[in-house]
Amino acid sequence: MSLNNMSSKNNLELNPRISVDCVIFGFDLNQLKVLVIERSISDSDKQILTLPGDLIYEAENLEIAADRVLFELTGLETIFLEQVGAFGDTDRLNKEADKKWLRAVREEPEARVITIAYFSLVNIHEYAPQASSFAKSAAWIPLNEIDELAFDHFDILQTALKKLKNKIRIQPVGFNLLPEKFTLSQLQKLYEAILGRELDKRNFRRKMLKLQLVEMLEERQEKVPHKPSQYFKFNETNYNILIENGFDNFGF
Amino acid sequence: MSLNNMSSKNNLELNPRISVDCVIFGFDLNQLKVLVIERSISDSDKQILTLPGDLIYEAENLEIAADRVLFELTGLETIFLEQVGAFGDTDRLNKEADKKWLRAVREEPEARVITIAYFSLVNIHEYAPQASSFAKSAAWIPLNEIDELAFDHFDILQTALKKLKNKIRIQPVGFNLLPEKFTLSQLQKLYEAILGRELDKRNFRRKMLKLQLVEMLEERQEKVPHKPSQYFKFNETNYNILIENGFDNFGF
DNA sequence: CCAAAAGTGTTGAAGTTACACCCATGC
DNA sequence: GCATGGGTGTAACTTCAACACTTTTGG
Repeated sequence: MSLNNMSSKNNLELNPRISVDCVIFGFDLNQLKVLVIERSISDSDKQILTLPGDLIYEAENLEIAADRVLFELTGLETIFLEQVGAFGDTDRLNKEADKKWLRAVREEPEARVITIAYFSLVNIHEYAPQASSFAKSAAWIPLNEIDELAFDHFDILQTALKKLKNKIRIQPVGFNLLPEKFTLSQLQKLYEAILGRELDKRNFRRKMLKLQLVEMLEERQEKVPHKPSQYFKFNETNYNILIENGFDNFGF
Repeated sequence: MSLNNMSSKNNLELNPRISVDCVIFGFDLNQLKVLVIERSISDSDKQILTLPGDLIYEAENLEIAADRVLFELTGLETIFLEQVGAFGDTDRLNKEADKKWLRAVREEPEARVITIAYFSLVNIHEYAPQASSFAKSAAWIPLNEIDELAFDHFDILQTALKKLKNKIRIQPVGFNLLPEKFTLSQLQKLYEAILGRELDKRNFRRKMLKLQLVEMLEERQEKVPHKPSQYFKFNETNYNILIENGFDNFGF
């Protein structure tokens, strides 16, 4: 492919004004985590975490770009992504440490860049992120341990989290976050982690079973030092129906 | 101001890759309408409608740009805008009629442009849109009469409408759409227009009154050929509380 | 036998749906 | 007096929140 070929030029040329950033939530059956990467520049700098993200290519759709960037930076693949929104304040790249980093890696470090953020939910055990490209390392960090990120990424993370909280109220989102078989307690912990508050065990189980979102398996936990829990799996048919229609529990 | 002055240069220079588009919903006490403009080029072309929108300036925040563009194209001012999202498919400007128009008005007509859409709700009687700039005319068109728009604007409209439907379930949005005093039947019609289905009169009134979102005024309708209706106004205090917290009527 | 989490029902309160008739006014 | 939309109550049903004890297993 030649750089002078028009179409491949477009495919190979970065758009210096538009980036994508990904907020990837994972759940380790205990707490919510977020996939972040460490910027790799000189070791002397304080390492600051960022969301996986980068400039898009000229001829690349946004969702495709988000998929690609996520893969390049972390090795994660084929993940459902939902748009969080566009972040375009003129001062979003103005922190001194961020500018320094941009000068080191970008061809147009002073350019105004608008970023489109996406979020996704993944089963933390099926996806082992690994460092690549200019990411020094990619890692799952517990959500509540993050209090600072580069650029406006902390803001993006908060917005994505708000979207997730709203979404869980009306759609069965959480299922992408869990392994194929899981216990109802694990499912409950997930909901509690997302909503940020405790739920009543009996009420939660009743509701989940009534929605027919889960099906009991034959299998039970083994070698646990307490009464072993039933495993469940998702009922895909009902899951898809509910994804489509939402829980629709509103008062009109 | 000189074009060679760096900061004013940035303020005067268009960003050829980013635009904003506005979905402005209005309500005439009967049906939902959308503010659209007619593209003004040669009269021989079939007139196709677009959402108010244009390129942003380099040093302009997105929300500010949306405010500005809306004002320039329609004369509407100081409107609350909420982001719908970014629309960036590479083929979004590829329709032949759209390309022709872009060649006529844009400095870089072939550029790939990503647009950030915003939506708002306005009181149709307080805002009289007027043509200006390169908008031949601005007009309120009933939502259900729109089946085609330029670019990907129809898609943007549908997405904005979906957001509005979701929002009305958990927040008292509709109030921006109504005049200061209104009857409960008018409020109900508004909800029906947004939700796209009929609601029970008694249940609706009960619910609204219980939420304490509205307050009865002394005034009643006059000169109507039926029992005159009470006027109500919004209770701003409770309105703001509900905007903040949402109705929170979900089952967990 | 002890620690740990699993699992299970009921009750009272609140909210939701469905439904039909009289009222006040203009013409 | 008639056409029009305004305004009102109740009963059956569903959903929700709160709450405590027994079971099964590993060690």
